[in-house]
Amino acid sequence: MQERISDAELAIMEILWEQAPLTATDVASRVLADRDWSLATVKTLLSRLLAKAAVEHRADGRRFLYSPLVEREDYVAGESKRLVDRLFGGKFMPLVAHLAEQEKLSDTDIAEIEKLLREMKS
Amino acid sequence: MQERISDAELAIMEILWEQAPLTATDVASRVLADRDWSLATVKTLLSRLLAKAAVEHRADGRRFLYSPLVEREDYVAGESKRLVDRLFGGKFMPLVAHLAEQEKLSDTDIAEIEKLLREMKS
DNA sequence: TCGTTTCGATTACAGCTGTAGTCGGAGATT
DNA sequence: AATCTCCGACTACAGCTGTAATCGAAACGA
Repeated sequence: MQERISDAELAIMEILWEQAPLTATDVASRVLADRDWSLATVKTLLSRLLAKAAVEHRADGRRFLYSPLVEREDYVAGESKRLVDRLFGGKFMPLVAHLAEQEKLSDTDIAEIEKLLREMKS
Repeated sequence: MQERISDAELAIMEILWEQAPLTATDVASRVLADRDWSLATVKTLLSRLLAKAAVEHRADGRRFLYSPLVEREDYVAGESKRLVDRLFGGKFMPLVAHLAEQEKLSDTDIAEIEKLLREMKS
């Protein structure tokens, strides 16, 4: 099974999912817009993601171009499943019920979900 | 903000949410039905949960009776929100859409959700 | 070619987590 | 009273995470 991506690493992945390939410096400059990290930190995170085979790099002269190996969709699916398994006995319904209760969904939201469900039925 | 409860600690919490108060030994014997841990491990986890103020204990002779301080509902709400924030930009809809796609919901499931939504609207 | 800059790789280090062993004191047993 | 037992507290230790500094080699500029 795929090793888990930590919170800090996720910030890096989000950059690469948005655009790739990028050099470490490119990634850093984008990340620094949000997070107050040093360049060294970004490089460490990239190395760890490499080690976890969540990204790959290809030499471009003396530097590397990084690209995601794990798809965002797959990651999201994995994490969502993890939550549902851990907290809702793997059942989807209770989660929906729970979330629905928490957020006061607007009528528009509800309508949207209903539409979605209707489409699924066909 | 409440400190996070780790995966292993969650196993302990689930026991206490189901029944409390319990002694450490009681908790251990129940946990050991599922997990192959030593008694020492269970005690460590209980101490950490105490330190995090997720459980409390009350003396009963020379031993302690443990009870949850954090409600399951609150924990679940926090973790769900965390996921939604991290992966879905805080929006509820995309999560539903995503999960709905993953699990092939049966028509009955869909009907149930629709019912739930209808109730919410009123 | 010699210093300077630039990168990736290596090392650092504290806090959290999973997993467990040991110690010291309070009760229980003989 | 001397021992034995049971329990919580403390200690241990490796792996992961957040955050970063430093080192060594390669490339570039003078």
